[in-house]
Amino acid sequence: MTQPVRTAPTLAEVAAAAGVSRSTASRALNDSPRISEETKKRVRAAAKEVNFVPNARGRALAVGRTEIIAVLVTEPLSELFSDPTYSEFLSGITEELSESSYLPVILQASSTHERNRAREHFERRSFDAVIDVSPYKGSELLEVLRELGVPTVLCGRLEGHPYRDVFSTVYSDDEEGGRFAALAMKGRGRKDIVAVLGPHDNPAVVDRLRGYRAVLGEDLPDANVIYTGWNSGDGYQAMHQILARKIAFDGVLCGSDRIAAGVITALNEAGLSVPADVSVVGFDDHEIATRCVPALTTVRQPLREEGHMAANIALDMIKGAEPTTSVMHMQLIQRDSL
Amino acid sequence: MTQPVRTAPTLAEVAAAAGVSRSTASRALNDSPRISEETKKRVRAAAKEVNFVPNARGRALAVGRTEIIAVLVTEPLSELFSDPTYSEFLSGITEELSESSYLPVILQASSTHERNRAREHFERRSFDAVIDVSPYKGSELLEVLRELGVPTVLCGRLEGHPYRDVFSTVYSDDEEGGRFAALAMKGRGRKDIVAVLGPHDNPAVVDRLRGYRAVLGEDLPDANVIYTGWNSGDGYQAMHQILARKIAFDGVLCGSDRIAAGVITALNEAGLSVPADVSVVGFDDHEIATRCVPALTTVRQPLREEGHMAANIALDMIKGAEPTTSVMHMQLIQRDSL
DNA sequence: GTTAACGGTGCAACCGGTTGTACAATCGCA
DNA sequence: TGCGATTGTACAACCGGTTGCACCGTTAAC
Repeated sequence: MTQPVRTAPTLAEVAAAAGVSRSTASRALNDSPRISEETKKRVRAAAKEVNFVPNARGRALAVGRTEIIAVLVTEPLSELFSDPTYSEFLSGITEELSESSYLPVILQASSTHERNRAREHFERRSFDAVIDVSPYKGSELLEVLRELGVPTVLCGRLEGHPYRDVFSTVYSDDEEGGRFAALAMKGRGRKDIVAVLGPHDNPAVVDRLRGYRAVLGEDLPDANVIYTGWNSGDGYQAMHQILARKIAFDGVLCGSDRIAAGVITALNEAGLSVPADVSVVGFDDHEIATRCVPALTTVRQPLREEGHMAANIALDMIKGAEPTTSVMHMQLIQRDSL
Repeated sequence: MTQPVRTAPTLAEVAAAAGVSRSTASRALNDSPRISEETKKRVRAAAKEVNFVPNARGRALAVGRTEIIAVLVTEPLSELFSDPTYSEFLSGITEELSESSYLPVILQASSTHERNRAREHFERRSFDAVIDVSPYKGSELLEVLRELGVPTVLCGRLEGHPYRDVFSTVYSDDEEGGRFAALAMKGRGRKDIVAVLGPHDNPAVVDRLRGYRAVLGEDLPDANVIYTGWNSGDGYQAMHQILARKIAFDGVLCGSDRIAAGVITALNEAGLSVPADVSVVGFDDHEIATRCVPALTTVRQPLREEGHMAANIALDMIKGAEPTTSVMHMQLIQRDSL
């Protein structure tokens, strides 16, 4: 066990150890072409010797960047992450940023208190950019970010939002995803469809349903749409309720793969075979989709790629790029449940 | 709509506008007793005029603090927040910090990539303190934090961990909570108990089970312990499985209130009355507990207070306080399901 | 042999705040 | 009137890095 080091080594110490000036030490560590190979080697050795890591505070002041990007969450975290696919989105962000020296941190701002603190730190320029995971039109924070000119990426479609010229936007086309799933059902000849969706106030759920409806029309009656949570238990429970109603149906569109997993369990317990009696289509292409029996036909939402995209746009905007909007496309993954 | 401001006003501008020096302006804004009331008024007016907010980078360098506290999450966020009570813990942290000027940010470090980035920013001293929400013994990050001497608070009991003298610890006594729930069952005369718990690898689950066992012994046989998720759907599904087994039982200990809600639904559907036929005890004192019919008897885990405590300890440690360990106590909330 | 070109290094300024200390102005009191 | 005490302000150094520019010593070219 080494002794705890309380005072971090400074650049001056490295420079002294290497017998050069601070500026030379700095340039050597930043691999400037103006420094000779030999000197660089000496400085690097000295830096390693004393375990030198450039202090974020000094560096931030000098270069005008903190190298921290805030991932802003304006709804309760538990709500956001009850849909486990979100962590894939986050992974996408992290993956992309890990190539750079930027660090993403999650900033929860669901209460007024939290929003005020967040606002304050935005004004202080504690973060180089903001990725808003759940933007909604009325957020005062967006207004603040706009005024401050902080590079901002919105993840999610904002109906005709007034920030198009200041903020970037990334979203995947949920309506298209809904159409894909519904078209698959239709192509299979299914006529009496049931939908087991996530929470009814979730924008993605609304858009997907619109997609279903655009294709299926009367084949998906209002009474057959059930809103629930995102988990397999929720799907299981919902399907039990549907079976209790004794209605005729030959296809189930699910709001998530986990819901679909629960649905399949319930169907099997009721003696119904998938896909012989009933077709099931999931959403997300979650890991669980391949483990279902039968393997789940599902719609892949490119969450990870969305994260990559959001991170890249943020980096570009930090470098001064103009705001952009990009739409990610859904993809039907054909497996055996249809 | 005001024009976006791209260049933040600096202290020098405020000073110029108020006709004083930078130092006087700084002291006036920080309410130093050495500045006259009249001057303070003038400087504050000037600051408001140009919309001045002290730049975090400059300030951090001068005062040696970033005023950002990292909430470190070393497991996937979705896993952590599938238990929605965790957001209450986070709220506790935020609430407490909102009195100060500190901002909590969540740092996900579940992948190696993420851990490396986190490590780097710890070394750079990007954060004044770290609150580790899910510490586990082997984490290299803890070792790094120890070496760096970064004030760190661990949330959760770490079996005989070697960091007692460097890190603070806050945890609530899950075993005690288990005993409380089990004692209530016993006091009601229940003899054949079933437990529907959260994931089997969750330390809290393990501790609670130990508490159950300490009180109930043979009244809670191994075969009657079911591990599942935290949600009502999970509880519902688990109870279905138990009912299918046709075993005799008169009490159900649940790992969360949401599980309990699902359990009660399933019991009712099976024609069993709560609490006449079966007693049910939850865990968490989640909002849902009061909405159950009958209202749920449960064990309250002081998560919000735990958050307060963790935040306070972090602030104290930043000021130089020694590490401490504090154990929060569970509380049985008597309602009607027992 | 003088000078231009050039590679390598250091000085000093700068980023935007905070803070120790010196100094000027005002006041009270002898 | 003269002195010290008190108050309010400004100068300058500092936090820990980065970077423009001047300077030095070589070497090559004339």
